[in-house]
Amino acid sequence: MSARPILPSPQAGDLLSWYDRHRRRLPWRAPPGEAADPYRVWLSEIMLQQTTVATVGPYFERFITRWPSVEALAAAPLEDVLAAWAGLGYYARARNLHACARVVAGTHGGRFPDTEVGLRALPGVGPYTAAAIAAIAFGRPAAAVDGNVERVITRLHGIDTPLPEAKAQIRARTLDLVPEDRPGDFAQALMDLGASLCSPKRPACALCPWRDCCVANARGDAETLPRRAAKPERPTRRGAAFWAERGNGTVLIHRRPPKGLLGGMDGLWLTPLSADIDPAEARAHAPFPARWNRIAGEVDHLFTHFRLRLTVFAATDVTAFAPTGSRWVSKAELAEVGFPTVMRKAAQHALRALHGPGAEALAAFRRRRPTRT
DNA sequence: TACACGTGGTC
DNA sequence: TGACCAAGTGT
Repeated sequence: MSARPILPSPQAGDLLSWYDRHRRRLPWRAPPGEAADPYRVWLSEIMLQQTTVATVGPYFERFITRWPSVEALAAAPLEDVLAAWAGLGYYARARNLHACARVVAGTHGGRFPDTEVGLRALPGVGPYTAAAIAAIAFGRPAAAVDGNVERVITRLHGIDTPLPEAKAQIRARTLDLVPEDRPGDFAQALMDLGASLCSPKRPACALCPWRDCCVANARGDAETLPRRAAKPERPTRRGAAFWAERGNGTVLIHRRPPKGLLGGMDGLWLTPLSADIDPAEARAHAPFPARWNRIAGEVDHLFTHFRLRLTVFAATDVTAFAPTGSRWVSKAELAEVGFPTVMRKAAQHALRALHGPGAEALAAFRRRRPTRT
């Protein structure tokens, strides 16, 4: 062990002063000094789980415009909420969001619980989100530890223990720092610091309000923290998707079962997904007998835990009835149907093959790009 | 504890 | 192209 210089202790006030000068202006944040709206804080926190600020922005605006209150959201049909969520990913969040809105509107009189423990009991609200809402919306001195905070705190204290083992230590160290006043600003300041200066790669330590008390900065190894356990490799699964059109131009849409992968979402009819599937044999899993033509090429999509390679089959002038859970939808209505991204890719693949790159229906599957901030 | 669960941007 | 990672939760 080499001797290290003794560093001063980090002070919340130094971070808060930095935050007062550099805070990000985000649609869900209250102006300085004003009280935050718990509904907006909650909605944004759920959307921001594992999702970037730039991606969330347009979704947040659409949700707030369409459902301005938790009561309005609770009154909406689940399928409308899922369709509005389409493209954001982790669809269990949308199902839990809806369930949570119904609990808050139904049994809490439309008011969110104002403590960490109370919030933690809501569907879709885990330890991070409960702490974030408690601090930001209700001024509770809670430690909201997300990926940003894990990075800031492991660097600040030079924690070499890999994640997730280090989580308890990080949480304790964070709680030590939370100030009695402005705990909500402190939580957001920590996240802003992690999102800007204390970035995963090439952190801007020279500009950091905590540069003089940061162990990793003193050592010069900030970029190597936090350490993480090695990730398991991602297997490849295969399957087939079926695109069917009737003579009147309607297409077959299938609603997936309520739980599991893409639960409750609309999309193309899929075979079961497995490690290896014979494309010829895939026809046996078609929604109904028809002249299924295999479209050249494959659709490649990366999920968190596996890679999916989809073969797409198409049939036109179909006369079959829609199976249970499926329905025929006009191409005009397709724009209203929310497809997860992998389904969007499969639909585009079929439409381009059948009708060329200028196919009008392709517009329904063009990604709604977030505007860069 | 470990794994299921989406997507897009960046390097 | 691939690896990483982003305001995590539920089981």
